Amino acid sequence: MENLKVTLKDGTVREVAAGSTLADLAASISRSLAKSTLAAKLDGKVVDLTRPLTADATVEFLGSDTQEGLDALRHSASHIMAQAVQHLYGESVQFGIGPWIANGFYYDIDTEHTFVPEDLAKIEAEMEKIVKQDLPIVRQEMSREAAIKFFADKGQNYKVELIRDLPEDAVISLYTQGDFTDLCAGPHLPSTGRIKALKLQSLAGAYWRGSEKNKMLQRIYGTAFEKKADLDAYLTMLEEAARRDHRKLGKELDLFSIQEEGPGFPFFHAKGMVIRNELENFWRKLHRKFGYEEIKTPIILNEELWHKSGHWDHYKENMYFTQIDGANYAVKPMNCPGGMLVYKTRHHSYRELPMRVAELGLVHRHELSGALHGLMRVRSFTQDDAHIFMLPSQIKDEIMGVMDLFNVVYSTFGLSYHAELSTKPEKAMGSDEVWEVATSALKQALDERGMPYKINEGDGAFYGPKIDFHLKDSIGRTWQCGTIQLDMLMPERFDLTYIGEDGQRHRPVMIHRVAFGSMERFIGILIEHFAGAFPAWIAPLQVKILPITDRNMEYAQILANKLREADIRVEVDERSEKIGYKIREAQMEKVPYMLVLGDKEAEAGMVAVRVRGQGDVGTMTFEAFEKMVNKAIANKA
RNA sequence: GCCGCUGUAGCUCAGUGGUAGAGCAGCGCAUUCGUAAUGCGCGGGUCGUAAGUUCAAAUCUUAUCAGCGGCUCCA
Repeated sequence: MENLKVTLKDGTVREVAAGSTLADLAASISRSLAKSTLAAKLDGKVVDLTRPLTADATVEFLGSDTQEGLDALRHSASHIMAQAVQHLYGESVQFGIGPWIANGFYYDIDTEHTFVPEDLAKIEAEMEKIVKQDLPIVRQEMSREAAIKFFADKGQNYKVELIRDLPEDAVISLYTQGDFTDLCAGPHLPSTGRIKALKLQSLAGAYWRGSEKNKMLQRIYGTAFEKKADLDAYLTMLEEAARRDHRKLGKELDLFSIQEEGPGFPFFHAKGMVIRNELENFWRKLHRKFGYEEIKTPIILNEELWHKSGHWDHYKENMYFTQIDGANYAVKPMNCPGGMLVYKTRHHSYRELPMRVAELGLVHRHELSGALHGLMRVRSFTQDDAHIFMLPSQIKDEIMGVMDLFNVVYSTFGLSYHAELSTKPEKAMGSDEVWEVATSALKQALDERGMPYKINEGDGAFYGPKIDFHLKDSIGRTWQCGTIQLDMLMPERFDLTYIGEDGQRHRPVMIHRVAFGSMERFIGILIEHFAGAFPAWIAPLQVKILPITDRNMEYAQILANKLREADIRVEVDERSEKIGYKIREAQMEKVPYMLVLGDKEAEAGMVAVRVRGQGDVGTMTFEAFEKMVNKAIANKA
């Protein structure tokens, strides 16, 4: 038989008999490789290990240490779950889609039976049986007609719909394990026995094909790992992340609350306001540096304005309305129309452009009740908005300037982020040509700054395309914070003009942008990012003074006053508790610095310092301590 | 809004038909203490809300509100 040349990842070349599989190849290299390999990359494409080699090729084996390997494992786990569901809940069960996702998998299921949490354990037990049987997972290809007939005969109508919608040239593949066959592009593990650790996590509803016009199916979420230890580590990580949940910490640290009287309308408490005000100070300073001016526009404006802006036609369902003296008014869901009115209060020369006009604007939006989520998703929030009015020739530079400003904001907090570009939605104002110009300007700016981005087709705002900047919460969900939206329509609607060099009126281009996104959401992100242990500059309380006995109270108060004079946020714990107790409480409050003051310190005029995360750092002069705190605050460390 | 789950003291939770309980927090008293919890005592809840079933409802039924996990949507 003919031999093929296979180039491995490390560059070595091996000869194998044509027709032998990737699994054979792995086994021929080493037993441990065969054991740890889940899938393989054949000439750059991820495939099953059961795939036979038919030509010279490059091969990379994928274990559970690679994302692709884990994805294949979880994809197989989702099939095993579907098989288990079919065993337990009968042939009438219809399956939607069952893909792998970032940290696990899900399957959408349509059945008369309503799943309850107790069912998950039953399904898991059935899955374990299927794993134990170590059923081979076999791939086969079928013609479109045969595949449609196959699934139609089984009453799997969703699968039939999926096949009908596949592109003409698609290869239709099916995977079979024991008595279960599913439509699937793969790849999969060679057999069910390879999954040593799996867990079903939650139940949820999900619309078929993601459209609320369609039937809601039942979705079961789960995750799977090659080893039990990996699963346990992941579950432990999730538990630790849950401890950083901003809703939990917000309550514990007395930062904010959300009450039944105002669902989605957060209350900021005194300590939360300190953070918020520090963020605003930082924001104002930065925006002055980047050449912005600041305005404030009203929260309620006449309904006519919203007809003019297009919000009435495109955003009405999300708006709140009211009446004043018999006239109709709307509560603003966005700041832009107000900003337009300010621009129009006088003439502008081309020499003024670009005009960068910022506004911390409180907006209200009627979000669906089921979408509300702590501070991350609320119905009233303050956007750190700005509108930049400019000449068409300034678009790219301005966008890059905004990206630079965002980078300062996010890196100050050590936040990592990623960008997404959204293009023209179905419900949009303006012609395709206008959209094309605007979209390519955004692309150019991203490319020039070398920022990688993902494209979301049809996700733009109704008035223009946008770049969104996403930040992660404690369990890895991402939230859109910053956004840059190019708008070539609002200036038209409001007939904005500037006088050009030629003395004629011209139409400016505008961008809307937010850096924090909303103060609320950003604070939520920060709470989770720092797990409540805020850097000194935004910490609600910066120094807590703990006198050991009542004798030391006077010394404590003198130092507290000195710190207050120096604009440092300080409190004295005056209770007659033992020092260990006071330290424990201050520690749980996550105060960055503590001063333990007893007779020794009072006599020597020194302070004993505890630093959050380090514990007792010893005794120093008050001046040295003050310098240390001021330095940390100044460095935003 | 849709699907599933949950709702008992300020917080975390126990209590599944016989008119409510723990720990922590709070308050009072004592203690004046050296780096993550001093002791004793006291107060606090129409069991989310509203109807219904029952001799009797925190517990069963229905509706409704809110929260949680998703879907949709989005800063």
